[in-house]
Amino acid sequence: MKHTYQYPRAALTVDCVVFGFDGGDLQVLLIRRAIPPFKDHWALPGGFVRVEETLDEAARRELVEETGLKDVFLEQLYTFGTIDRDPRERVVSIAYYALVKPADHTTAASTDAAEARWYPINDIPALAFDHATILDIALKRLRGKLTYQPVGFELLPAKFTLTQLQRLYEAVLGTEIDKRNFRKKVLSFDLLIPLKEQLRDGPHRPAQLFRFDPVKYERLKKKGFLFEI
Amino acid sequence: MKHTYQYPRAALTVDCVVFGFDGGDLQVLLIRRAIPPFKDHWALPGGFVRVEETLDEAARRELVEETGLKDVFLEQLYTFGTIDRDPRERVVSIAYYALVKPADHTTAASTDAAEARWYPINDIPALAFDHATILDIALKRLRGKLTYQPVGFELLPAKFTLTQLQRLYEAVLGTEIDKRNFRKKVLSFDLLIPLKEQLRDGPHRPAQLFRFDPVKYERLKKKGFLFEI
DNA sequence: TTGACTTAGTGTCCATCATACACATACAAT
DNA sequence: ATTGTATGTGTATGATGGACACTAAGTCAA
Repeated sequence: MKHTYQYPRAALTVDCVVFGFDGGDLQVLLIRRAIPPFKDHWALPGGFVRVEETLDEAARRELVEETGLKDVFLEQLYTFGTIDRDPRERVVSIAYYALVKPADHTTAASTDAAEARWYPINDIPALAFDHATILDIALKRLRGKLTYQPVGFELLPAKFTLTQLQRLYEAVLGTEIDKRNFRKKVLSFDLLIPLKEQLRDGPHRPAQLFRFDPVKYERLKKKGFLFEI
Repeated sequence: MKHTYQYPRAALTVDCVVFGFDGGDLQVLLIRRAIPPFKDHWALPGGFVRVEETLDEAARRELVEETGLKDVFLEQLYTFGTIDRDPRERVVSIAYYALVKPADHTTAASTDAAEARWYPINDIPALAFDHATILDIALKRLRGKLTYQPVGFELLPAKFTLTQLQRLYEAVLGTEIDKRNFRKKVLSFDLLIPLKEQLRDGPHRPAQLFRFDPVKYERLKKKGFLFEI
């Protein structure tokens, strides 16, 4: 206890809303808290920011420590600073949201958290602190983001079919989309590269596999291009 | 010096990007720092967050103290937390942006800051800390916001002409807009109430005055309406 | 081998919206 | 009365968004 300041200071934490997609539902990664407060409750992965690391670094570190996830898409969401959001003392939390591909779902429950589990977005348990609010805002942000930036690919495997992409949009936005219009629109951006492979998966016609072209996307972005679905 | 913690803690500040509009240019309110570091440099208004106030409250308090501005449109922007953004020690800053009407421009330089001044967005002096970065991000956010939410009225007097509104959009977006198309679009939302007054202002035809209808806007917003210019 | 089943894949029409574009109007000043 | 200045208005065209139904390619079972 040797860090002393002239005025009282809030503690700083980061919390991460980690989204995943299993082909059907949009999912969120939660951890079960191993220590009080809210011991044994479900919560967003996160923890205290160290004084020698940036906020982004703290978010990535906590993700690794609590869920084993590395190298994911991560963006700052919003900072939550109401007075009583933590029963112990004043805690200000910078919230992030992450998008992870199915291949990264190798989330063996890690050291700091007792357990880590994916929950479908429509079946979330009671959450610790104000994490339900954070999740709510993150979902709204994801919906907005998805409609004007091509981030959906962060939630799909490297090779995917147009139907899988459509299912993802439907799951996130919570709407049904017309197949022909969706394909027309998506392909019109010229950001998907058709592969020589097909996905055969059941007693029906196999589906063309595509991959996202990040290089073309960067070029378009610089020219002030708008991806809008 | 009696506040002691087990681990070192970052100091927490808020910084505000205050936008105004004088009819011609988009302007930003800056203060000249009265104390080190960066003494006598221009900076965004802001200051330390107290442990008993929320982040929003801190931002509003600092605005009053340093610029005299009250009851303005204020939204959180982003949180900046790189290690060396403040030469003294680790400081994490939650940035806000504010939109103020000309009638509120009664910014007698206040207590904490030596001086407060409006600067046109295209003629900003060198700024303290990473405030140039913050301003940059705030401007991008304002541009985005303006095109899909009716926040422009926060920058205009209660009664305004369509030409004034168009000038505002042109100043913020940095583009020219066709007069007829702009008026058609804006009026189509049915959010402007024509007043019985006109603005006569020089040797030419006087202009119809309007006011914004916030009640109708709230109704439309609840029905999932999109304002897009 | 044939037929039944399942998902993949494709094109057109129509309504709506975005954009380009030019001239008459109302006032003040001389 | 004329000039100067900013206000205010409508149309035609091309592009885009949304509704909508059938064929294609494969598996499986009879």
